Amino acid sequence: MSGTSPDFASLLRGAGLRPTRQRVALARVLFGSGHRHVTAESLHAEVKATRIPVALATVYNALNQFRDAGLLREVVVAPGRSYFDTNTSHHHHFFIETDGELHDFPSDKVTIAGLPAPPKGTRLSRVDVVVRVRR
Amino acid sequence: MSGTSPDFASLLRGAGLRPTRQRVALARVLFGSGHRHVTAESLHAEVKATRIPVALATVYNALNQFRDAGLLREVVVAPGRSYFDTNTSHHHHFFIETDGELHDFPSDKVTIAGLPAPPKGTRLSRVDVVVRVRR
DNA sequence: TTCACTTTTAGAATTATTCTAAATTACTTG
DNA sequence: CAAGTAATTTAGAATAATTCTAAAAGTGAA
Repeated sequence: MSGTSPDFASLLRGAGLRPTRQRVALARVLFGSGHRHVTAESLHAEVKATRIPVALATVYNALNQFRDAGLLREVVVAPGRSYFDTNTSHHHHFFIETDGELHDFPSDKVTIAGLPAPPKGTRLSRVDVVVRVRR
Repeated sequence: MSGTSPDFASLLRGAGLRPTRQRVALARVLFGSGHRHVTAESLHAEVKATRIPVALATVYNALNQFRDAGLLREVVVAPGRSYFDTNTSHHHHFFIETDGELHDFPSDKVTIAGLPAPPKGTRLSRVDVVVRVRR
């Protein structure tokens, strides 16, 4: 097999970020397979498990940079903890309050009607829908 | 004028909470006029301004108790800060990202259709809609 | 290579929140 | 209304998530 592995360096360069060792390692974990939801801590643990040295501060830096570059979306569902979602397309979330799990669901079928206009002087950034459930 | 001032002690008792001096003071600020959005810090500052001594820890305790008793609703819109809303009826929020302001809007006109069923083993807790805007 | 600039790092600092143990206060009951 | 008991408040320490800092290491252009 040749050329089948995604080119994370280009992905990063395209986002205006130097493809350093740790950014590539983080990108590999984040974007190497299907969509993911991570916290800084969980991502840090995962990358360290691949034997590439990364400081937690670097994970925070990278998550913020990736988010700013549009590679990730930050989801705020619980006080005191940020989740980052590799799915940046339009979609919504299930949040299982009892165990802190977050799941995507497509926005295709969802229709929201009757939203008021943004207060004047502001422009719409996005609409978040979080369906909270408990076990 | 007689008997026009709301009876915060009864409100608290009805919620199963002893009407202590600081809880009554907090309730007065929270529920004394129209609906409010507060953070622990902002509420603490407001109540201290009424010359009733309250520790910040007490504000946190009370906010959590009021929330558990259904007197307040906790709204999570920004990482690392919790807002509490005195409006516990069904409604949604505008969040002005650029300055951290939160505003209610009624859910009357809003219709959400096509939401998926809760994952099995879970029951719906609530649906949050946050319309994020920026200046 | 070398140089200029970026990035990473460990650890300290910051911020929001919770915990602790002691002091105070609220609600009985006599 | 005096006491006793349990609930509450408090100051400050503790914790947790995140950001900052200054120094060391890495990156890419020439």
